[in-house]
Amino acid sequence: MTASDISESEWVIMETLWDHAPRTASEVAQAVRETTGWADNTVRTLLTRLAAKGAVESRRNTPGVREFLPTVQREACVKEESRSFLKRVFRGSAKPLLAHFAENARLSPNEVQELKRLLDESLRQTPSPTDTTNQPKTPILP
Amino acid sequence: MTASDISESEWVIMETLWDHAPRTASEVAQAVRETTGWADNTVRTLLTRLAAKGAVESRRNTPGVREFLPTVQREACVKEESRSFLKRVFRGSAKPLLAHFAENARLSPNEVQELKRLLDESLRQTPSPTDTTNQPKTPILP
DNA sequence: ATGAATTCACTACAAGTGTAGTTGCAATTT
DNA sequence: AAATTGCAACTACACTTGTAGTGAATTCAT
Repeated sequence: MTASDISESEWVIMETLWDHAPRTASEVAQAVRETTGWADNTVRTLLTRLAAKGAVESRRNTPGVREFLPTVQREACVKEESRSFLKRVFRGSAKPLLAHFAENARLSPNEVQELKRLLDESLRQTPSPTDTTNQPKTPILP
Repeated sequence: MTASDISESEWVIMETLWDHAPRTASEVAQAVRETTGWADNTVRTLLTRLAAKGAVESRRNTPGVREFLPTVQREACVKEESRSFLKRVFRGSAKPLLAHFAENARLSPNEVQELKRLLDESLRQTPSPTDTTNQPKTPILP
C-alpha cells in the first residue's frame, strides 16, 4: 500500500512540487513547460492522477483556485523506487548495483572520499534512536 | 534505439535466458513457475513480445520446437535501465544514488572493502584493457 | 456586472502491460 | 488409427500511461 506507484511523467510533476509547494496547476505547468513541452491539460491530468493515487493533495486557495502539494515525501518515494529497481535489475543484491554505479559514474575525489566514509559507517549499523535518515524498520527486501 | 525497453515481467524471462539459453517456452515456463506462478501461456506471450522487441530470437530446434535465446546482453540492459533510473529518481546524479544504497544496504565488511577499492579505481579513469568486469564486445549471436 | 480569460471536471484514445484463454495441428502413446 | 498431449499462433481484456481535447463553471479586468 505504499502510496508511490509514480510513473515517469508523474515524477516530473512530483519533482516540481517537492521543489516548492503548494502550486496551482498552471504554476506547475509553467514550471515544466520548457523542459517537457507538455500542454497545460497534460499537467492537469497528471496532477489529477497523482491526487487519485494519494501522492498529492489538492485544496482551494483563497482566490478559489486549486493548488497542489505532495503528501508523500521524496525520500520515501526514492526508497520505494530504489527497492524495486534493485530487485528488478540487480536481483535484489546491492553490492553489484553499487559496483555498477561506482564503475560507471565519474566521481570527484571528494565524492569518492565521502562515499567511502559512508560505506564505513554503514558497517556500524546500530540503528540508533537518533537515526534520522531511516524511516521505521523497513528492510531492503521484505 | 536501444533494444531494451523491457518491462518488469519481461525481465524475469530475460533473466532465465541470460542464465541459460537456448530454452524452449516450456522450459522457461518451468523455470519461472515456482517464483511467479505464471501460466505457460503467460510465459509464451512474454517471449513473443520480447521477440517482437528484438530482445530475444527464436528458432526451431531439431525436434522442431521453438527455442529462445537473448539477442541483447544483460550488461547492456542493466546499463540502460540504470541510466534511466539514475535520471528519473536521482536527477542524473550518481553520488546521491550511491549514498542512498550505501546507507540502506546491509553490506558485509568484505563487500565494503571491495566497493571502496572500486571507488578508488574509478578515480584512475584509465579504461584499461585489463578491465575484467565487462565482457568483450562479443555479440551473443555470431 | 458582463465579457474575457482561466480553471475544472470529463472524456478520448492509442500503445504498452499483466495475465491468460482458445483453436488447430503435430507428435506420441495406447 | 484413434486418443491424448504439447506447442504455435491468435485472441482477450482490463488497467496504466502518455498526451491531450471539450464544454461548463468560475474568476478577473474593466
